[in-house]
Amino acid sequence: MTSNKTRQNLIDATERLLRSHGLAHVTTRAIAREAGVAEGSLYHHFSDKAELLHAVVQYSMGDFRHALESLPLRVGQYTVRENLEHMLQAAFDFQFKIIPITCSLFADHALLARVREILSKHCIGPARSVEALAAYLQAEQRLGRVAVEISAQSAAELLLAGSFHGAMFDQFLARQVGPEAVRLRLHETVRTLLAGLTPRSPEEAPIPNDRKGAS
Amino acid sequence: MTSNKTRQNLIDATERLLRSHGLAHVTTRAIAREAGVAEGSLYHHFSDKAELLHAVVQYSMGDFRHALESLPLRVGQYTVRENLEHMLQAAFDFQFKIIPITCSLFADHALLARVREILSKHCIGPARSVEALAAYLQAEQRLGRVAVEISAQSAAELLLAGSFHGAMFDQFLARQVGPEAVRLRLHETVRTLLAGLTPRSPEEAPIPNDRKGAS
Amino acid sequence: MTSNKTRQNLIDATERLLRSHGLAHVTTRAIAREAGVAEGSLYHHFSDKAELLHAVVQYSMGDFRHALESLPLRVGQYTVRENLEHMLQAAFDFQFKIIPITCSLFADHALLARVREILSKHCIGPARSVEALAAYLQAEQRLGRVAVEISAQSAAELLLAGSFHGAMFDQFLARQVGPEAVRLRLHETVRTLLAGLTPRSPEEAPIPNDRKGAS
Amino acid sequence: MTSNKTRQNLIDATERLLRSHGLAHVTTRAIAREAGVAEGSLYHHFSDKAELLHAVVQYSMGDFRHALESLPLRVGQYTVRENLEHMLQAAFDFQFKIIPITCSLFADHALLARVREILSKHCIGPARSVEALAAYLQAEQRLGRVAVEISAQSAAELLLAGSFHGAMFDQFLARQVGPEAVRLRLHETVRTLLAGLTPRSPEEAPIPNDRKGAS
DNA sequence: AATGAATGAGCTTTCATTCAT
DNA sequence: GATGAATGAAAGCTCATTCAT
Repeated sequence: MTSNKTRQNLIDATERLLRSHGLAHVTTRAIAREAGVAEGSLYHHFSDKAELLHAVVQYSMGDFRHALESLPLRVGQYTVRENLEHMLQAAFDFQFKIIPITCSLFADHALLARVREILSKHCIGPARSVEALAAYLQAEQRLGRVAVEISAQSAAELLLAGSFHGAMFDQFLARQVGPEAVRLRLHETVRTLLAGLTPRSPEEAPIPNDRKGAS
Repeated sequence: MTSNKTRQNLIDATERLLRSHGLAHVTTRAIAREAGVAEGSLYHHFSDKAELLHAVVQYSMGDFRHALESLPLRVGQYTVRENLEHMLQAAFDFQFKIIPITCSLFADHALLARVREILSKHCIGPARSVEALAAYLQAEQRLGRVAVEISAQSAAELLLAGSFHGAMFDQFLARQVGPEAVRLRLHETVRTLLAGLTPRSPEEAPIPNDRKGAS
Repeated sequence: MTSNKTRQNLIDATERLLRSHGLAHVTTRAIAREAGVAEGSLYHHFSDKAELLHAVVQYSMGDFRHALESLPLRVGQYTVRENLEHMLQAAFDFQFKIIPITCSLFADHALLARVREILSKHCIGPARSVEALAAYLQAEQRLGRVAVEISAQSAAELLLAGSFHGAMFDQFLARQVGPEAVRLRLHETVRTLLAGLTPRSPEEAPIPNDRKGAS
Repeated sequence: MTSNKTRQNLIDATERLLRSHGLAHVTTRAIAREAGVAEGSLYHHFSDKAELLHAVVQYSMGDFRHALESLPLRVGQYTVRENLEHMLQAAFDFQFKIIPITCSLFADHALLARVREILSKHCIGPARSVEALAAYLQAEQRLGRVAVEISAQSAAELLLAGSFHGAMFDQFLARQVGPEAVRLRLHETVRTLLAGLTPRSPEEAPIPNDRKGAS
């Protein structure tokens, strides 16, 4: 059996370099040195550089899937707010990690096309995440815990867009945002979307806010 | 003064190539051919390739400002929904265009760092857009046309994130989405955020689904 | 003793690849796969790749000897034309087969030099074939069946050159020439050399064009 | 205008290396060093290595074409023997020079296929030479200087095959054959083909031989 | 200012060979 | 004997940059 150790070494090394230097500087030479193997070894485990990069993308997707898969179990459990914040935190962590990688792909449309193919073949990718979250929201709509008149699809998009946008520009602008600040930002995002921008009539029960108690 | 014609030629050619082929294949030779000038000419107008790319990014960033600048004039005018949809459409068009370019920058962190500098020096970039939109929302909050208990900052982020996320994955997945479908998607985004996910109490009038009228 | 089976496997596989793909693409990996053994096994039977190629050439050179060895037995038997056509057909078949292999050797002069050594050590090769055919022609000259004023050496060279040239350019130009067309070509070659280009004096019987009987 | 000096430099250097070391050792690195230019320069004048090799083959063909083109002018002039010897000498010089190059091509079938294409597109190559010589012989047949009963095509093939075979094996066996010995060999080749192997009837005029006076 | 040939470092990939299992 | 992962030198080729014209 071919040892998976060198293979994993290469994937990890590539991910590290991708994050720290960007695709353009992630050469096979650099990867091999970072992984501590010979350059030729790369081609025993991957048919070419694109296949290695694809493996990195696929590998990086692992963490987020668990959060998505646990969503159906939370329907009707905890509060909607808690569930959304929990999911959004997982989304953010994942997005923050893969943004430098997936964005790099725009630099090489041939590579981008290849990754696209793989995503669609494996039925993964951003569209799938939106779908999973929308399904959760619809289930909650049926339970009356989410307003029925909004579009679950739109709401799911907005939520994931919110964390994605934050992750994207933390990376793009090299903003140093600590985990607590991120948590607060996501909390506000969820609170805002739960409340909506339309002013409530006075007699209506205010949105409960365990943080600030806005009456 | 150095002829601005060749200079602009080069910037336009580079932008076109960047959009259609990705940073990795935008070579100085390809740029020169696309611009119809000699390869060496590039170095009469830009000290190196990075400076040219930097000029392209700077140039591409100029477009969105008009829509943002018109926002204060709309405070209290039209409906909030109309204003937000109008702004979001402008945001989307802009984002869709620059995403292939700005994302490419992640391939070269040195270049990315240089662009960051420009952004902060010129006080432009995504943070500025969020700020302008948040200011508008706060003004509307003062007029009672937007709920006071939500965070204008969060709401502004959510809106721009919504259009950005759509633009990003239309590009990433090479989705063919027509302008009408985009308009509909943005309409739904605004409607959802206006309504919020929290169910309204029975006696409250539901959010109407048609375009005008939510008084 | 090392198993001759794997060894022969490797030689056969290499010969097949050499013929179908050319020396440049006959890699040790390709040979091993074609032979159905591990890449490393090659080095249990041959000290290096050159020695394997050398074995292939040596092995491929064995075939033509039988036709040459039967020549002395045909002196004075059948017609000269029949004997020459018979020999030329055998020569062509052999040459057509080994041309892709021996020509490949020009790509590597070091290998070529090694093969030269074998040829001279084993007293085989093209010079030996010419010699054997010339000896046959001299024997026929003594019997009066071949003109005495021509050079047997030159005639032998011309005959073998004729079939070789045909084989070489059928291969070089990838000409699809069926066996019947080859036979006809060789028939014409022999007829032309038998007749000679010099016009015969009028009272002399012209060379008949049919196969048998030129008395 | 692009200077042809570097281009010719590269062609000459490649030809020299091809002859002295064989295709396998003719690397772009070696060519550049031999030509005294940078490796990258090669790609300003040729789209890739194959195109350079093709240029070498084409360039090497130059000398022989003149001999072929002068053939029609010699119809009915000098003696047939003189004309054939003259043409065969030019053929040999040409063949001796290009054999290491063209044979090398068998090592890389992809390259071979490309050269084949070029040859057929430009209507050059070995078939064309045979054709030109056959046309000359037919013209002489009409003048009665060549026997009408032989096939001009076969005779032309035999002549060119004769010089080719000699050149091929001088190269293959690294035989040191001086120019005088080559001339003698070609002289004998022509004499043998002119005479034919069929014994002449006694009363017939002997083949005139200005060299040995064979009665 | 404009040109484009020349440069050479650096890229991805191949491949004969070794060696621990 | 057999295996195949690992090696690293070297292959063909690209490309930002320079410079004589």
